[in-house]
Amino acid sequence: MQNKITKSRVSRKKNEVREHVDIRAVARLANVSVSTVSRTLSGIVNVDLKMANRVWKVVNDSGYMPNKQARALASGRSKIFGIIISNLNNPFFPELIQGFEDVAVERGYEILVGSTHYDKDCMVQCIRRMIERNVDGVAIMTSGIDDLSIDQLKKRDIPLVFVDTKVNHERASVLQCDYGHGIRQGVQHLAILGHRNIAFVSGPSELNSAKLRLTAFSRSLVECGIHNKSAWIIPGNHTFEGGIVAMKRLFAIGDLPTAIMCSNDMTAIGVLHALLQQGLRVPADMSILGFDDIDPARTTIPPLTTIEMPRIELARAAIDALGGHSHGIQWAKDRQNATIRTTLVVRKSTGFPRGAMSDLLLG
Amino acid sequence: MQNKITKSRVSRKKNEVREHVDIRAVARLANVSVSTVSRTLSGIVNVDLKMANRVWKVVNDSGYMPNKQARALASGRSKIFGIIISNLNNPFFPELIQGFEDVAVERGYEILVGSTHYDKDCMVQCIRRMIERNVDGVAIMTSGIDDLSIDQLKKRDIPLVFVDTKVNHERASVLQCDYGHGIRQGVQHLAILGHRNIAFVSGPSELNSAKLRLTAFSRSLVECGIHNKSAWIIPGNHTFEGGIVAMKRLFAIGDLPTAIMCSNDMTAIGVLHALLQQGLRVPADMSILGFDDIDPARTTIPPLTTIEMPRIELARAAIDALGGHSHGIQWAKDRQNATIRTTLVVRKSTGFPRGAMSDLLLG
DNA sequence: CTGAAAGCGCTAACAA
DNA sequence: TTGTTAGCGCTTTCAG
Repeated sequence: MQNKITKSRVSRKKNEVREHVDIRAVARLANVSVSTVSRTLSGIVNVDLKMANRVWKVVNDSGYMPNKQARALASGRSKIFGIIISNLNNPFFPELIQGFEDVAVERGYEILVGSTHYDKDCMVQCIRRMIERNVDGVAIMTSGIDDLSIDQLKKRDIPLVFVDTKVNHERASVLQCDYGHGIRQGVQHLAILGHRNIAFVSGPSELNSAKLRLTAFSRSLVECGIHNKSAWIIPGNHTFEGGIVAMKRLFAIGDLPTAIMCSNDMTAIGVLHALLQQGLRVPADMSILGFDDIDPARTTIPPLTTIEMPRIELARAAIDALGGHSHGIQWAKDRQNATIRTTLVVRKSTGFPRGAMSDLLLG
Repeated sequence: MQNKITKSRVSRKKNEVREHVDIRAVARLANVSVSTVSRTLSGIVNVDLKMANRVWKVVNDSGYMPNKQARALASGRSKIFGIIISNLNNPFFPELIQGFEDVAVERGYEILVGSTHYDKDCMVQCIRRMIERNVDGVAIMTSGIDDLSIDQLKKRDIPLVFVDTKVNHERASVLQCDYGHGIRQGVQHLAILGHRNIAFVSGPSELNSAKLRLTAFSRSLVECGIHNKSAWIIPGNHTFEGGIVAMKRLFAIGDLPTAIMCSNDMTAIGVLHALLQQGLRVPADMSILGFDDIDPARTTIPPLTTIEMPRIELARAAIDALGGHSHGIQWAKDRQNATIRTTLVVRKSTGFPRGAMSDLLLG
């Protein structure tokens, strides 16, 4: 028995003739114990300066890089945050993911992105992948997540953060977006230009953020003393095509507003196309306002006036919420609920109502 | 001594009152050994059907999910592919990453994305992160990667795949893009419409893919018997702003072509803006051709005629190349070099040369 | 403050 | 085929 073990050890050793430096090698070279190396690298515990320096020297000279898999296994913390989105082809997400990654890396974390592709099975698989990789938290940035999957996460005490969720899951943070502020700025901007006839192309009715945007719009209209004509609330679906369809509907009504606010930028871009197709100029004949400030909004013709959804902040808040939890203890107290404020970005798609200039000239 | 060990074991056990199912628990419940469970799950080795069924039942009932960290550590394969890009704000990348993720997941891999942000330090950190997480391969989708970092990867026998690299690193695959095909189609498209005066706004001269595009353009011009006027080769930098600047230069020359081909879509969109600013209509007064077919190209006004760079295929080819290598042995033979073909996508930004219609009417 | 050693959950020899 | 067991490379008690 003894012999066998020895033999096996030896054969392992033989394979390791390759100069793969592990923590043990570093310890040996620095003439300290592995735990001292570990402590030195973690930097949390005090280590005698002499030894620490020896360790650092060896680390630098040998090009040692710790194996995070092993670290994760031993410590129970993977240093990975998961983030669930619908998919990257939706232009809202790339910037969000980029922000999430940047902040995560800044704090020594890796990210694992899961795309649901608006598909239930995909969702379930995403969550499973996250659990299998032992993520230290997951940010859920898309709606319609299966409750059973969420339970899987909760059962394992994995910190969670949602955005704009109404159901305030216990044991989970939720980030609230203040759509009101940006939308109010938008409506006021239009009101100041002289608009009194403003339509709104909404988003999917099952999407909470879309509902909130619509509500904020209606409220802002009231605040500005503008008549809220229900026929001018056109249903949309947050896509380019949806914007075009919405405009068709509006044209069908016959009674055109002087400005159109959209629940998101893609819709606004669709509206822009439909308008130009009909020979209407933006903003001369019609003002358009978007929402989100996705990248393409900057380069449409004319560049889109829109309400910025600060995705970098969102990302940062999400990671704060995730990292703020201390190992599943004291959840209720740790819960971090931040509010993200939206703001107006004025570009070129908004102007005076049609006829206003001639009014001025005549007046 | 014996006592101590025992005590420590016991205390561990006590903590484990929590119902965390691991492979051992599954084995116990299914009345088999851990290796049988492992084998059953891996599905590679033959396992007695009776036992396998018992295992699967327990796995399903208990909701057991294997810990991939542990699996990675024990097997030496992390099942993670790294992908290095400049950053997600560059609209070329989201679709690439999405494709990469989809294909990776399909094959049981996770992806680790590293954004260089065009910054050397960032690059180095990216590579380090990949190594520390023990990736099974990395796709390098951005140029200007530090050679020393690459050496770090090569030293560890990590499969590599590059795109459009000239230096054919030994031990690494390289994916070649056939820009010629798409660009030839583009030039022919213009030639057929009647264009004989075509300008080209190039990309950064240090970018290999940009150089290849320019070369392909010049060659296509010759093939079509069109005069290659060097003044009409305008330097650009693959950005929106670059496109605007390029147009300024072209206007300064005074002698305008009837069509402009751009090294990428962002440039084309910039050109579009500059043109409209000058009161020129597209395509009535000037035809524009882009390259890449990024998402916004579909929704510009007018929608951009462009040459599609098939990013999904690129992603798939990259993963094939990475997964094709078998553990760093026989590299040279395993090297997989694929060629990705680009193709023309005709939309609305190209038309007859200005005056052509009146020629027809007069003729 | 340091070192020894017991695992983290899994895979893969190896033995049976 | 199946079971036993020694690690994978690291963290973390626990003794000193």
